[in-house]
Amino acid sequence: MTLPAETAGHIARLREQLEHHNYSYYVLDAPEVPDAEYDRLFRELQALEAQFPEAASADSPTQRVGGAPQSAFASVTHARPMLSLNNAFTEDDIVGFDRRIREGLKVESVDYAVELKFDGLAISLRYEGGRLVHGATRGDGATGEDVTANLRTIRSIPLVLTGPAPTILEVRGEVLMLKRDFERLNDEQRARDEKLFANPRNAAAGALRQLDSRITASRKLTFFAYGLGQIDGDGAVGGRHSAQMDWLERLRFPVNRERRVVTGVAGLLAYYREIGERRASLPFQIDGVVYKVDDLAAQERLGFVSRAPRFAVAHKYPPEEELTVVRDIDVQVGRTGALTPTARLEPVFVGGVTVTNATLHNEDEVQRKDVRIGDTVIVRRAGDVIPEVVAVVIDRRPPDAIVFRMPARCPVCGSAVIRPEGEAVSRCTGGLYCPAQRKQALLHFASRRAMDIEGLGEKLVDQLVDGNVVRTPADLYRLGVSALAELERMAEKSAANVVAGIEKSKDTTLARFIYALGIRNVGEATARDLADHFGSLDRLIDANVETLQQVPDVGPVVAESIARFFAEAHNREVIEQLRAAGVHWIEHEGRAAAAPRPLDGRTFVLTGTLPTLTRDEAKARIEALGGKVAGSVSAKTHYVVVGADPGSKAEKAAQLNVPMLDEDGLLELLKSAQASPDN
DNA sequence: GATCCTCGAGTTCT
DNA sequence: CTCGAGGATC
Repeated sequence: MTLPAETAGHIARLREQLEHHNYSYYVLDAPEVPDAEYDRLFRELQALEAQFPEAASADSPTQRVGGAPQSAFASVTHARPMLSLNNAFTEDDIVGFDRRIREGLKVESVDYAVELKFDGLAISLRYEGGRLVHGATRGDGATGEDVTANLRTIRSIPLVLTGPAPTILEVRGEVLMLKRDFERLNDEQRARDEKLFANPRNAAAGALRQLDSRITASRKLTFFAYGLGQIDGDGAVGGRHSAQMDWLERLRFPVNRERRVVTGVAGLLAYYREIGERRASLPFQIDGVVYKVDDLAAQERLGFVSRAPRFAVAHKYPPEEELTVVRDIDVQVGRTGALTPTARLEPVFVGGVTVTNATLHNEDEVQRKDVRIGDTVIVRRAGDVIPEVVAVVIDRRPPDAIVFRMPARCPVCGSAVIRPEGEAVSRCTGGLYCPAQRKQALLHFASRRAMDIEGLGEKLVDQLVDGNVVRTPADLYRLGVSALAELERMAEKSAANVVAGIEKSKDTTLARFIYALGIRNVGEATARDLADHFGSLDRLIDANVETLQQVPDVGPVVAESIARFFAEAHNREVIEQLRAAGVHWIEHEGRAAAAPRPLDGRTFVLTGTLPTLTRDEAKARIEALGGKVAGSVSAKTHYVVVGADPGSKAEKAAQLNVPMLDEDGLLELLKSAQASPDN
């Protein structure tokens, strides 16, 4: 069947519409039509192209789903070499960079185009007559691999340029995978029991190097343009790098919006700091920022040193991920006897600190990640603070790498280790006989949210327990200045401070005291519920499993833990000794019909750092009015209080449409709640 | 019985 | 912060 002119026009319109929607969705991030409408247009075009094969075109949006596999990548010589940038790590490096530029140009002050340095793969796109003819990886800078088929699957890359365009145009930029797409990919890989990717960069590299472009199409990649290669013909904007980027944006290339023009060293460093603070919350990984002299004529005058331009530099952030070697896997014993395998690492600088330890959580986790002693591993300290072993670099595994086994006996006290059916944690059965558990129990008792004993830290507890000076919390209240002063690194003065701290802790609350006891499954929140419900310690001690379950959030398991704790004669004895030593609190009649408070039933979640209130202060103020402060955002959360550097909770809140407050908003809410108690 | 939500517990470094 | 598991809810 021949192609009627009318149908040809229809096909062209469909292609235009689909590319327009791709642009709105993938470049502007502002979809104009529902996905279903896009799908409908797409299928209509597909059907027409199938019916009229002569209308097929490599530029058609239908080709973005990938095609038949290739057997190898051809190599491509870049019309202009793809350069690398010099790296800078310190402010001094940047001061020196700016000084050399000013001296080279003989000017007082320089305007710089500043932008993000994406952690992805550099590529070059070549357009001839406004059509994408090929795209290649950077390779060695002179020659790269032709990955055109794969690049076509990236929706934000224009296949055809609209409007006037130069006859030859090379666009340089970065292909990367968004963090959320990376996570989804790994979830899928996990579900299919396939190998996980270590990070978005590896995943993007893997996707781009697929010989089967249909696989590339199924992994979502993103592209940002940041420079130009060869340009012949009209249309290009000269003068300034920033103007070129604006021009690329008008040509409908995705250009990252965090770019800016700043003046002088102060501008560069301010940008570095600003982006550094927002780095974790960006939707993609970056490993630094890039500074380029904005004036193109000035760039030309500065020229190149060996393979890198003199007019630009990459200012790097401390790496979020690094490679290091597992020296050993130790087992730590926690307060509840939980045995936690910990990787002892070759010290490595990640995320601004030197990391030497990383938890491996439990036996299953070690197995899942297959971490062995001697392995080279990827360590991350992203978003949050706590180092994490992301994955093992299998290629670097020495033949004598040692597989980790959970010990059968506690490494501290030698008691048997058990791992109950269906549970992830192995535990030492030594109980308080185990010095490690005793130490942790004492530290918990003294901790800020429990009895809040100032001056009683880990070092001191170690000495007290190892020297057999203290066995139970009650022993703490028998300590004198002289006994403490005999210990190492403990002079009269600090000994007196510790005794004062212990003395001060005697005045406490029932909830704190219950929490301090360290009953299994009873944390801060449950301790408070128990204190509210029973009102006195004796009523709690006398409660049986049925009575206990009347308390909110106490079910059979928690009730059993509590009952078992108080059934132990030893525990009751320590409690008596503590009371005899003068530990006291105010008791009440229990279940006191508390007056309704303005924030009853309202749930808050805090994230980030507030300007003036500490987390605890904010929490206390909310709770004072009857509100609850939860740890994670859900549909039942009423308000999320957002400070500086918020975590993932702010994103979640936006997703779930939970109202967000800043500190001022919170204070205002508290104030008006106080004023009108019935809301 | 499944699913959602919350709580508990463990964790690093300065 | 994250995971695992207990409790509540449908």
